[in-house]
Amino acid sequence: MMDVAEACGVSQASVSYAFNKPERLSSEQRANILRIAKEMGYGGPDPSARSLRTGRTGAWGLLINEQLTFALDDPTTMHLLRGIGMVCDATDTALSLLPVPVGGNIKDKIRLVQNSLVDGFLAYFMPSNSRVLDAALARGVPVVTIDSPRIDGVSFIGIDDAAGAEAAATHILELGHRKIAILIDRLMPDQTRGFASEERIRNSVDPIGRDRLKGYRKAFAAAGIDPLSIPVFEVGGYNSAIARAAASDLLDLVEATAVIATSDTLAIAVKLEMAARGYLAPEDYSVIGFDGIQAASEHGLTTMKTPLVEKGRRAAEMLRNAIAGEPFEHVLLETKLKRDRSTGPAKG
Amino acid sequence: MMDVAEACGVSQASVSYAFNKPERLSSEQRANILRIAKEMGYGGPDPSARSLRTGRTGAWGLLINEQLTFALDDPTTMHLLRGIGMVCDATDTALSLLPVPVGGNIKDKIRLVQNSLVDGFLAYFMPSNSRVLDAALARGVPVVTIDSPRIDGVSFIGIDDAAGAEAAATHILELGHRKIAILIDRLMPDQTRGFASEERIRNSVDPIGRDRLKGYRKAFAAAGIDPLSIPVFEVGGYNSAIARAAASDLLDLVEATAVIATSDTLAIAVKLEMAARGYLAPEDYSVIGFDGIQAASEHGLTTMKTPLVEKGRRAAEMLRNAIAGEPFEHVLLETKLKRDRSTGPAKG
DNA sequence: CTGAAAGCGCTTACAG
DNA sequence: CTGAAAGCGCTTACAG
Repeated sequence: MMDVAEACGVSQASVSYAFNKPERLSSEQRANILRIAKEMGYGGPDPSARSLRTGRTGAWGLLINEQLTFALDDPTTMHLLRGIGMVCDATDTALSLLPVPVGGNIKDKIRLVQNSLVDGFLAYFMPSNSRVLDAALARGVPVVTIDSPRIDGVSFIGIDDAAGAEAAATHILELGHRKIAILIDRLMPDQTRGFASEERIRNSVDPIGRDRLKGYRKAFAAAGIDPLSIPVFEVGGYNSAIARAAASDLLDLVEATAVIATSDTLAIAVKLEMAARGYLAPEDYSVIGFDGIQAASEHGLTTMKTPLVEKGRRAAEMLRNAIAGEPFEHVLLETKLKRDRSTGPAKG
Repeated sequence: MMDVAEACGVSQASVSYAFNKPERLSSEQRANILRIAKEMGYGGPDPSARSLRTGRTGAWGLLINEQLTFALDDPTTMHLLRGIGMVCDATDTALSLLPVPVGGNIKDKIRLVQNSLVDGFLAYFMPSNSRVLDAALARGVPVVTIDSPRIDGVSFIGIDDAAGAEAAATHILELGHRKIAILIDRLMPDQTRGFASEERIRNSVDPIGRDRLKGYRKAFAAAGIDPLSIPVFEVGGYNSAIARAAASDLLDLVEATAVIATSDTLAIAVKLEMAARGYLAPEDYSVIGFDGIQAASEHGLTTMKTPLVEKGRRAAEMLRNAIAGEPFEHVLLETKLKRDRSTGPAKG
């Protein structure tokens, strides 16, 4: 910028004005500066210097607790991203994807967060004890956590999971089912598959799964059923391949007329595995999911529908507001039972 | 940082070393500095200042010629993103999504590009005369264009569209079809739907569509058919809703035994529209797509498969190499005919 | 092992 | 309408 100023015979401030404050320069002066700048191959003010000076980057960071490759394959994440994208589109904000999977080298992930040039963070579904999230909070910029964790003084948006889960289980119970199994995605990041002990459930770092389980159990208790008598089977992951394998194991081990799954992906895996064994819902068994992804309706799945896109949109708006100086807020969105062809009355 | 240094009674440089060059400080000194910094609520070096100093941001920018909301709904874009994501995962790089749709306020989009804090750009499917892309090139950082445009001295990766299209049309011709229609997504950004004039085709700003059309026509000519006798119907957009409407119009206006589509999304729309009218492929008609998205195989669609994920991965690697100082390169990936249940011999 | 100092490239009150 | 100057918060050769 200094060089351009010299070549034009003006002050460096004038060059800055030419690019940023057109109205502060005579139009000939401005045109002249821009022309010479172009000739010299000067591409405009350096963004790093500008953001150092102004304290603004014009970008938001999205912390994702997964490898990007997997996250972009996950339907719920994609719905969320679309909601966030709406606000980015409308405000000309860049969205910086920051993959910070638990499995990776934590030092590198923390550094990624510390060095990322953003005005604030959206933290999607981070574990409650995340050092990466701590690093983001330490940055002193606004943070909005999505789904988890809930932190005092930090904006949060999530789903009323317990209420939704209770309604889901109640639906199954009202259909007369008593031989029920619960399929849950992941209690801890160690990829364990199998029946979950009470200790493991208690120590889970996934508040969503915990809340949903709590909701199911509340419904069981209300129906006079000992919650501990209903088996809880942990999948150990989120994607459909793992889900399918877990569904297979579960069906080998448990005889149930209904499966309650903590996500649509798991429920669809159960449907596919059942179909492979020659059983059809709702005649032979029932299965209910959670989330309301697009694939759910394609599979005719009964599910607790959550406002996924809306959640992303509101989260981005909350971040924008927080950056503008508004106080933090906690928002809980409602779920809605969507009955379809995968649940029906228990036989007998 | 200065404040922390004072509180510790050390130089500001030492604070910097404590965070960045652990080996340059005695471990007690370092621990002490980090402890006091934490107490003071200092979250580590400011990223803007650091990037101004080092000239590095640790992020790549992805220019997308669409609203984010739509782009994240487009299968080919998602495949590409997954490929790029692989490299980001492996290198702990942030990926900054920069939506720069043609429809928006161009000044704001240019500003978004000028201000984005990235070490280089991936430019996905930008029109040949894009001022937004010019702004990215003017930044003086490495740029890799994907699919279009091809610019001398700028890294480029794309598909051999003409060859792929020629093979696609040849497949249809070899099956004996002569009453053929071509369905093409968008020649110009004005969302026009209808038969495309030769003038419109010549002036198209979409080099991909042009190349594919050229390939089809080469195959026609080789078979002794006047290319201009084959109608070209323009959809005016990319998503499945618009595609479906266009397919309906086309089928109202043209009698054809085969439809050649420039994308799988369009081909699937034709299949659905045909099914709604009671016609089934390959018995009643044939349709061939292009790209090889996941939905294509789910619909049993014959298509020219392109390495979508691979393209993203290589593009990101090329950008990384360019940032590391390696010279630019032009890469053309091959396509492969994937025969499925949507094409068969012409009747009669 | 630690410090003093230069300089990265801007923006913006302030003065004229 | 234009300029001189401060300062945003760092990193890194250089010196000791």
